[in-house]
Amino acid sequence: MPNLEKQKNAAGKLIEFGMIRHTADEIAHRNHTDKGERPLRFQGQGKILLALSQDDGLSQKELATRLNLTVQSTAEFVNKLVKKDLVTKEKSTTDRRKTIIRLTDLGRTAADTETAKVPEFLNALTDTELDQFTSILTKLNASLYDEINTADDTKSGKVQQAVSDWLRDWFL
Amino acid sequence: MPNLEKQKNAAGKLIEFGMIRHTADEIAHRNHTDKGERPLRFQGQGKILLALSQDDGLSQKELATRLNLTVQSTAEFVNKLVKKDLVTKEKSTTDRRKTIIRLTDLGRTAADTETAKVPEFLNALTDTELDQFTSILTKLNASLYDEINTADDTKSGKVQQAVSDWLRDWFL
DNA sequence: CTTTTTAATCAGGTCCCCCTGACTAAAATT
DNA sequence: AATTTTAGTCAGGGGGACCTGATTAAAAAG
Repeated sequence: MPNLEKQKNAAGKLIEFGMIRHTADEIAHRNHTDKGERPLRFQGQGKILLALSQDDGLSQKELATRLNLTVQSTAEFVNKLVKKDLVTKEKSTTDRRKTIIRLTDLGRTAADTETAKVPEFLNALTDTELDQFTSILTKLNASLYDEINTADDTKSGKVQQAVSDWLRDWFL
Repeated sequence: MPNLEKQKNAAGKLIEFGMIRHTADEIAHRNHTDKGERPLRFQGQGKILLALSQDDGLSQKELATRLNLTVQSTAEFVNKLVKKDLVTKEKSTTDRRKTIIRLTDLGRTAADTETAKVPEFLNALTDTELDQFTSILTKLNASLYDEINTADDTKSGKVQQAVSDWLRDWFL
């Protein structure tokens, strides 16, 4: 039975965090609008980049299933990424229906920047706090996985599976 | 000099957190697509709702300045919110150029749901962890405010001010 | 009492996420 | 060989976040 007041405080801070982060991002990429260089979130094109950075050389269909998108949407995002030179498309030699999507060096860099890059604001924390933060987030993530699994009783069993498969061992 | 490894772990968890949360949200509102009921983030229409929930009865112009949007964008979002019965528009009696925007009961509920509502996943944490989490987030937020302030050297001095004013005492 | 400033509006545009429907080419099945 | 399934493509659409430009109505200023 956690203290409700404490929960509210944490929730408030979390929301604030989300808002400021969003604003900070906004300003950051407004400053150097050097062409392209978008934030690349967990949607659309960003999703695909992330999936590929974990598992390069997937076919469009595989990407679509994994990311729970229609093949058409997937194609759209992939094409946009191709235009930005972040991924390449090539016909599979074993099955010429398939199109294999691969990250370019640029794409890998972009994906890595999104993931591996340590946000500067983490510098504000001490080692102890980092540990605490990590363990707390681990718990929260587990809880969210649960939430997804239970809320997902109806049809979208694939979603849960895809997400889990995709993320479970992301950071080891 | 914090440990880089620890930072990386934390960063990873944070990213994962973002991703799962996003997916959880997605599933949550896919389930009850009872019409409307969108996530309402810190952008566009959501931004306005949040601003109003903190300071109801602002004029469109005030909203625009506060949120760093053009008046046209603001008008667009407000109109969309009106259609969803989340806010009302009424001409100011003292200055008939102004349009005062007010939250409806529904709008207030929606805004509250976005903010005050304690995310269920926080139940996973103990009191101690909640305290730790809150204090860590406080630090991170402060750091982000800094980042905004410094990165914001050029023109957009208003942005920083708006954000700060808007959020500083959000949760007391 | 004009002129200027201010709050809004309409019109039109760009880019993003994501979906349905219709259709081809290549593989698998019968 | 003929049919069906599978991977993609094109066309078109809906909604969202923003923005610039042009215009109107009302208040403030000269």
